[in-house]
Amino acid sequence: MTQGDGGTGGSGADGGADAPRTPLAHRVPDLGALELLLAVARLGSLGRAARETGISQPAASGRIRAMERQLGVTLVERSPRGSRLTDAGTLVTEWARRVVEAAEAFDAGAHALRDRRDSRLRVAASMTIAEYLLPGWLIALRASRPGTAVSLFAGNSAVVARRLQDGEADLGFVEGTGAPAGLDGAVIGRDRLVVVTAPAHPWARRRGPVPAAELAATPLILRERGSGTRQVLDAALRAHGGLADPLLELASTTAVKSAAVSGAGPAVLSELAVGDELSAHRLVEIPVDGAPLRRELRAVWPIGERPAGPARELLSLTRRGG
Amino acid sequence: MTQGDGGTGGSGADGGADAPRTPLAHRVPDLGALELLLAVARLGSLGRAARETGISQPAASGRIRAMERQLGVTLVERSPRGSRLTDAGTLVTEWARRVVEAAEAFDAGAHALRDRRDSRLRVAASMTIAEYLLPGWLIALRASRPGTAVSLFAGNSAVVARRLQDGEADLGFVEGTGAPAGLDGAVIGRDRLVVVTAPAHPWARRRGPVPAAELAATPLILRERGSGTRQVLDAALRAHGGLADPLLELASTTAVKSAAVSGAGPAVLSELAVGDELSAHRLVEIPVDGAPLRRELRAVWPIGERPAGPARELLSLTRRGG
DNA sequence: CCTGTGTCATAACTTCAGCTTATGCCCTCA
DNA sequence: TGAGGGCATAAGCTGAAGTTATGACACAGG
Repeated sequence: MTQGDGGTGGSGADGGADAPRTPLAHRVPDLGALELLLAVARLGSLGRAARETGISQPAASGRIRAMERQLGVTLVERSPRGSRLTDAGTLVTEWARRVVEAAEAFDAGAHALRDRRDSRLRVAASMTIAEYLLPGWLIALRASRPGTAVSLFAGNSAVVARRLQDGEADLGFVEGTGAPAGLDGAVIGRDRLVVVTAPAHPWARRRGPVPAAELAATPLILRERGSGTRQVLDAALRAHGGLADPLLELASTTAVKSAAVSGAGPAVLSELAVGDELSAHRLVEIPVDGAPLRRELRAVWPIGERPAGPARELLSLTRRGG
Repeated sequence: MTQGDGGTGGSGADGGADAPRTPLAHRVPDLGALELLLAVARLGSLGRAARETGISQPAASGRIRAMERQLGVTLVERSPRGSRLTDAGTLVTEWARRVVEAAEAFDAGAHALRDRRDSRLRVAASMTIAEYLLPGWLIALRASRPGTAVSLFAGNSAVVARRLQDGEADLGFVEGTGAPAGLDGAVIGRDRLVVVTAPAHPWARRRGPVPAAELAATPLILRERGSGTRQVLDAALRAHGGLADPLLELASTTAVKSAAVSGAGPAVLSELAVGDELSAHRLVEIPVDGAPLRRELRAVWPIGERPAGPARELLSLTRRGG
């Protein structure tokens, strides 16, 4: 499989097409290098990029060079008047941007997770929302109100409601079919549950949508009973004979996804959870006819305590278009 | 820079205090650590995760511990029978997964960029497709046909066509309104152009959609003349009085995006390019009435040379669901 | 009840990637 | 022609992350 690598001979010592066992981290430049590359792209000069990222010019120069060696591609065209990205560099920079953005989301989330006490804004959110939406909101909040300390607690709807009522959170986010009792709230968006299979599954080759009754009768890969996804699905299929016994019952969204990707059978998941898999065609969406697999995403707060200050600000960020 | 870690820390002011100037790379664990965390989540044991990622058990132990210290959160519950993620750990792991997936896409893309010569499959693609779709396809290809060496060339439609005709590429991908002359092809998906503004822009508060004629009459932030986006937009608005002089004319998708985010005005971009910005509400999509802002994504190849082998495999990966 | 096998943590030592400062060359512009 | 911005090279330092070796703890089985 791995023929000698195509490079112009020379010192390509580190082996050619070495996809298999080297860990990702050895094949991808580290976050600092990617950030530096973005800075070079933006500022048009290694030196300026170095200054912006707080390192010396030779360090930046060396780092970019090391990255070029690692990737085997020239990224930057250096001239005595500055540095411009090559075509390949432009492409690499865009890919790098995605990594850095994911890292920013990670950072925003992790930061909120740490702050716990004495924060100006204490948020409690369902797992799905905390996983997929909240980091983005926090980044937006950081942009519009820098320095707002946010703490995050994640749990199921009941626990979120509890924390709000106990005064341990200022604003909550839950998904589900109805508003929790004892709380005020507003719908901030909608989430669709989608039926997905591996591309090789027979359903992926059907012409028309799967009728709700057939979906109901088919054993599916599902989250455990009690999860939000499961409840919505149950309700939607009640009119069609009710949900069959599950094919697999797994404890996490991720486990469900992996099972589906590896071809175990059809799964039902939030569209938030499967975006990447769909666009990479690791999973295929199966249209369903006759069952409304939607649920509302709601912001919630204790009755009467309309959000103010930072809570109001965050709320307004979540509302448009969600 | 690193103040004593959170906790009881006195002066309430520490909230958000450290967000601003430390580079991202110092606040986010590196890719190796994130990968390790995913392995722990999957395997349920530090030792097994260590083995899988090719390091020693103490190294894994130390790394996870360092990550917990860095984030200020306990991620893993250790026991003499294995390790389980805490609730916070589950959340962090999901965020980490996004970073690692972006890194995998980066790696897949970069690898193809390097291989250049003597690859079994030589792909030429438009920038938009190479940026947003191809890495995912390459990952899928790697999964279904491990070890297929792919090389990637990115350029505009004309250059892609050229390379195919010169026999320097086996399969091409372009976006646009029609199929390029002299090539066979198949539509593999559709791309929608979307009008976006910063959330503060007046259009973001409108009730109804913007009529095509108004869009045509409004100065927009656009890519330079000749770009695929610009061509489609031109064609779609010809019937409505033609495109007004641009507000700004920029050389890269990213530049257009930044200008729009910072409120310079409405921009028109591929929906592929603005997914993140929309979900984070840095941009808002403005519905448009009366202009079909769609374009086809096509796979193309020299007339008569129907793709075979790896090209055929890649093609089939891209087709479902587009 | 002891022993084997898995788990994780600690300790001491080593290595290497990446940083810094100092310096030189190249180009452009006034 | 000299000043200034931009990049590269060289030499030396530092610390993060790795290794091996070992200990403590829990459970299962003879």
